[in-house]
Amino acid sequence: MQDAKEIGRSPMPSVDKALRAVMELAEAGVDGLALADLADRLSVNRSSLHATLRALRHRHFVDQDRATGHYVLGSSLLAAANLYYRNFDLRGALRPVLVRLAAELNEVFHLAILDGTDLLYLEKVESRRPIQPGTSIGHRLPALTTALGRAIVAATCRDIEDFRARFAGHLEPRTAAAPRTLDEEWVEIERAQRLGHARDVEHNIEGLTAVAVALRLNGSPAAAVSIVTLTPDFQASGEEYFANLLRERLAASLPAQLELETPRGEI
Amino acid sequence: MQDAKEIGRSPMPSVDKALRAVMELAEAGVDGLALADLADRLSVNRSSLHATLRALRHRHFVDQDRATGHYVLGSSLLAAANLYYRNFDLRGALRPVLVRLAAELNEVFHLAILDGTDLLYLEKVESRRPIQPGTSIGHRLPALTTALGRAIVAATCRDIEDFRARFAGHLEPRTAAAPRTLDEEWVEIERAQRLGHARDVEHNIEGLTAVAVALRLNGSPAAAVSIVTLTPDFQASGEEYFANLLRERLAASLPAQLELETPRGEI
DNA sequence: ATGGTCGTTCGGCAATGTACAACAGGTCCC
DNA sequence: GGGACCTGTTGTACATTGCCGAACGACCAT
Repeated sequence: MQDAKEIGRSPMPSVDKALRAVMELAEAGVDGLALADLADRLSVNRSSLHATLRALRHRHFVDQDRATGHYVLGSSLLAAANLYYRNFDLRGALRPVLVRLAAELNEVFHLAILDGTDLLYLEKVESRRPIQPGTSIGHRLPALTTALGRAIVAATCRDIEDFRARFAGHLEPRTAAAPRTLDEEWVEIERAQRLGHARDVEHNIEGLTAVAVALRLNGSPAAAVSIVTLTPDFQASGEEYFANLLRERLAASLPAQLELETPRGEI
Repeated sequence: MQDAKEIGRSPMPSVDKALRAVMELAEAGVDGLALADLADRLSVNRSSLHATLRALRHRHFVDQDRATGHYVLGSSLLAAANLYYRNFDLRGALRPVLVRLAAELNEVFHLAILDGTDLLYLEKVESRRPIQPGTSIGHRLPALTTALGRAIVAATCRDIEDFRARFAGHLEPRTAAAPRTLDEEWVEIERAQRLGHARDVEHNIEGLTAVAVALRLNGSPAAAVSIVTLTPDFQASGEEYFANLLRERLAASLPAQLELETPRGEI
């Protein structure tokens, strides 16, 4: 029961307000936000937000620009996130590979893991193209209808019953082309099992197509890497081209604990 | 007045408790902590901590391991810290250089900035030696008595009056060898101004010696890079050797906005 | 069974965060 | 120069809220 999505509304308003402030300041980036501006975005009164920010400042979770008075993220966040080792290993291991690939091919690469039914982006390496997917590191998305999610699901789900049990109610199509039922989605998953890579032809963002392969960490499927291209480029070079590219390049420079998921190949 | 260190104790206990929980979980790392264990470390009751953790979980600032029930850091921290751009530029620019240096020389390198009177570590590249300084990225330390701090202070302080005004009451010697008065500390600072690099001979950690040079970002002193060695190795090769090494290697691969602090050389 | 954990839930009291208003310090614009 | 706005910050009552002790169901080890 409580395994359901915990839709219960905010417990502990004061703490929740502090966390929302941190997230909003994160989006604001380097320039930070003025107190009044932040209060507007969170729909809270300035004075109570001021007290909250004082508490955050006390632990250096936010800092205040001496010149402008704007509030910006503090250093404790940097310190805390740096100890988020569980993912950092994966990130550290794959980042050099992805950076090199991105530089050579001028395409966007993603690294993500599955957390429950959510996809969690651990790394994004950008290209120099004008059109970029709106993802960012730490972003959380429903796993289905993305190539990354499909690749991991394909590697972890035995059959359609298993699939239905885990993802019933978790299909949230984001574009017109995306499957609208679990059965349609399963067709993509099963295809990914046979071929050893998953695709997402404008099922996630209009105009963009992605191909992803899953990675096994110490034998069990854990993560996936994807390449994102414009749909016309994808159709010109063909799905096999990108899939082979990913597999070959990754295989050549993968650390010991990691291995590529292999195609099951059965009809 | 309020520019003084805000020693006023914790405002907003509930928020402060949440932040302390996050910091404690950060130290715990991948394995996380059990609720009872965390409650002990924070000296709070389990039930009230449970409510706090629920609020943190709600925004994915912490997650709970399904198997063990242990609490671990969540993904929102990763997302938030990734937007801490102000420092990330420096980090991203210098990390490749430091990694290469560390690989070749098998020593520890640090990158830090000055935040008020505190030193803030932005990067640490480790060596393969058994003895490592206990610093970590995001760590915050009083600036004085470290080579990194001295290098930046030397670049930003004109004279001893300026120095006294900024650092009165902020000298916290951490080893027996460290200066115990501002006058003694100023001797090191002035020396750093003349030579163009700062040293720390067991003023910070027993057995370790560091040499640091300051960097100017768009013309104004902002950061410092240090190399940390065992004191015997330091004495064998000599201070000049390490200082020149740092200067030459950094100068060779510094991005456009950055430049090395130059020795003032007077007297 | 029994004692010992653990994570979690419940309720009553009191501490706490909230909101409205007023304050001090700016900048802008007649 | 002086008003009219901004801003960030500080009081002060009220009632909402988080705190604590105790009890609950699960689990694991005797």
